[in-house]
Amino acid sequence: MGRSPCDQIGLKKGPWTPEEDQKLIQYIQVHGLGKWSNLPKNAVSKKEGETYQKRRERLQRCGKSCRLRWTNYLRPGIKRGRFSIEEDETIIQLHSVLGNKWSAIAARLPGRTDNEIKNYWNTRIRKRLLRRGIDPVTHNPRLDFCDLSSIFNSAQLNVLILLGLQALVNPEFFKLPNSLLLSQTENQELLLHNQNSQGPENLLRNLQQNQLLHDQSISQHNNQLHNQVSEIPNCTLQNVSYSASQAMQGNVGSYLMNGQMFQENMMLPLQNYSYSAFDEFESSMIQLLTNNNNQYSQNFSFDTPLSGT
DNA sequence: AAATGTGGCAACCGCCTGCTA
DNA sequence: TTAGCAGGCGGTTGCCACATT
Repeated sequence: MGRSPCDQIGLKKGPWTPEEDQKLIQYIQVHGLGKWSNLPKNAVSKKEGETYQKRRERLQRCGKSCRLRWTNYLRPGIKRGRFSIEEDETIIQLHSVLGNKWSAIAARLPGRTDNEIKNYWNTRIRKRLLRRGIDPVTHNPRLDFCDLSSIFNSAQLNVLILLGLQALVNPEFFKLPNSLLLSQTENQELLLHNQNSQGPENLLRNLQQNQLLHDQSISQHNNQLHNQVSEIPNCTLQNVSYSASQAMQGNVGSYLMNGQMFQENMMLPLQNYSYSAFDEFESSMIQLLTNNNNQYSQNFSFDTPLSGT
């Protein structure tokens, strides 16, 4: 592997000084953008009162570093500060379609740079989605905790039998998560198809349409959910004392699965962007389970079971 | 008050692509 | 046709500020 352009002897690395910023801005004002590799040897300070020797001082940065500094920090129109809720939602939606195409996402957010969006994603959104049990790569509920019907049918585990609750639950009930996931995936595929056939300029409109379809789908599922829940004694949505939003804020509970203790908020895989009914239902189930198994409600960590059996 | 941990962010690295001679 | 180069991009690093112990 050859030497990187920024490894050349004499070129500076690290944080930019105001003086360097000024040299870069002045150069671009005079010469315009482009020709980044020529920039360092041509960019000099023109501040009043400087000595000739000082003016001869070159911008000791490689062109690549100059381009990055300009596009990410000095370029006019850059919006700094906190991301708005609208921007936040747009990033999530665009990411669900485009993936880690930060420059493409940035093109849809005026004033935001790809680097800024990438940082925001990695430090904030990604963690938030993980906390909600959503895979930040696929934007789907984490499958390892989604397939409740397989849990229900599992020969290894039957937590409901353990708790004596099997008679309380309609097996169909556990199929809802997967059907919901399926509808979401179908909508996403439809969106991708439309995007490919119509071009990126329709992306946002498609996203809005997709959201509408998605909301309708969720509404249908929620209605089914309410009907099914109403058949379960002591497990109505109205009786939920545990708030899903509390889980989002870190007030997590725990539940027993296959003889192992898991953190509760990972049992909210269906919480996507508007699945409030599922949040509450799943939390209510967890509440029910943990209430019946207080002896297991101890400290826990997640991703790896707490206590092997 | 000092040590340690954590989060946020600017900047760098290395790979890829497209242009041009 | 192809090799070299510049620019673009996503992933990663390292520094700094703040929080916690």
